[in-house]
Amino acid sequence: MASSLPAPLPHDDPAPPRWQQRKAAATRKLILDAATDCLVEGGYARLTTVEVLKQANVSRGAMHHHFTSRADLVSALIHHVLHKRLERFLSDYLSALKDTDPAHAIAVATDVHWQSMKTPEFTAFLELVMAARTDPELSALLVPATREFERTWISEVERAIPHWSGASDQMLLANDVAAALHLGLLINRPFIEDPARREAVRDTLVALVKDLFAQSKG
Amino acid sequence: MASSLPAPLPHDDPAPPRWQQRKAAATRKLILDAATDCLVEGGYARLTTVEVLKQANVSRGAMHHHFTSRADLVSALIHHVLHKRLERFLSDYLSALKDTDPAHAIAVATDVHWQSMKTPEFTAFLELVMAARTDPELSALLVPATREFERTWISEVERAIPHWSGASDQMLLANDVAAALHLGLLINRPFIEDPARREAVRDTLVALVKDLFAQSKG
DNA sequence: GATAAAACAGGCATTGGTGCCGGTTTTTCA
DNA sequence: TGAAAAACCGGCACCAATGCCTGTTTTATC
Repeated sequence: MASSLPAPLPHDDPAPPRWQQRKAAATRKLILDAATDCLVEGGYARLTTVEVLKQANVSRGAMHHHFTSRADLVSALIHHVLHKRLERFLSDYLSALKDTDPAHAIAVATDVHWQSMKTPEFTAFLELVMAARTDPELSALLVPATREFERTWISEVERAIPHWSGASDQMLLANDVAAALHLGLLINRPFIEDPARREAVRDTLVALVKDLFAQSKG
Repeated sequence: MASSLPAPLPHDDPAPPRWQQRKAAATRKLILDAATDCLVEGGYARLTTVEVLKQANVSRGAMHHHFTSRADLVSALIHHVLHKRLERFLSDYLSALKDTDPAHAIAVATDVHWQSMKTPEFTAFLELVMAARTDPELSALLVPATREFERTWISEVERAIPHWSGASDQMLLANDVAAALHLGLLINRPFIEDPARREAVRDTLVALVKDLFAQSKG
């Protein structure tokens, strides 16, 4: 059967220097994306090696070749998920801010932040976070990686919104409040039947962040 | 070996009408408390029948007698955890409000709310909530039970703080915001190294709730 | 074109969780 | 007092997940 990925082409391609490495990287990414899907669909409990290799359509041997143990897979998955999360958020964030009236910038940015918590990456990340509470080894990997992610996050947001310059305390506070409130709202969602109640919470947050911004300028 | 719980005493106790029922209820509670501990210490993944019966020091047969299947145990555990959560919160809430200057009532109430999220009951509840996301059968039990819990919660808080009377929308919003923000803060805790940052978030919430309260009166 | 190494294929033993069963002790009630 | 029922005991069979292992194919290197 023909591989759907890079074809060998031994006679036509003059200089594909490292074909094995590219193939291996592709398989690796395939497995990690499949693992992310497993996390989203079945939670950390159903993140099993068998389930992942079924989802990725690879053999047991391929799995074992790239990730010797389950812990190995999870370790790589942490960085994979955080990388995708940062990449997608910054992309959405910057493109949303690009063509937006500065007067509505805060409302738009807050909404993008909320939307970013409904992505597969974040769902997978949250599963890892919850599992890490009772798994010291996972925690030892996840906590430093996430802190590094947060630092990059903050510095990128600072670059994106120069208006906050000189008031990084206020901006950090606004970020922390938004992150906590959105996360809690996401989890409590099934228990708040009325959508108006959820919107009221988000509106309150926008007003609060606007207030913090005004304080930082006055 | 002597039972550490209710002793038979066939000749001395004139009227213990249903001794079996009391014994059964005690064993049941013992198992459910042990299950709560398992959730706290090992998360939903390690909530296994074997682990629970070890923790409770009961036999396999006793376990099977009271809870035929694991699903049976989880179903009872939901109500057990919600009951304990409501009981403890109301107790702490009312006793804290009793001897408090009304001017600081909101700050105190908010703090009690935050403290209530660090209890074993809430930790266990959160594990159930996260597991329910990818477990439809668990979700079908947990969601209605939690909504009922929320209704009781709200009505009890309304009774406890008559000042909000006539502004139940504002009170509900304040409650929703506090619940979401505290929950998110609890989960994000390991990633916020500086305690001052966490306190700043909580101070912001207190100021916000005070503001909502002022709005409801002006 | 021969050799080494990377990438992959598939199976097997162990472990741990679940469900269920036949037997035993204790309590209740006629 | 004696029989029925409730409460409890401990083990076994099944299944799913993990880790490891021995082959096989494909690519790189000399």
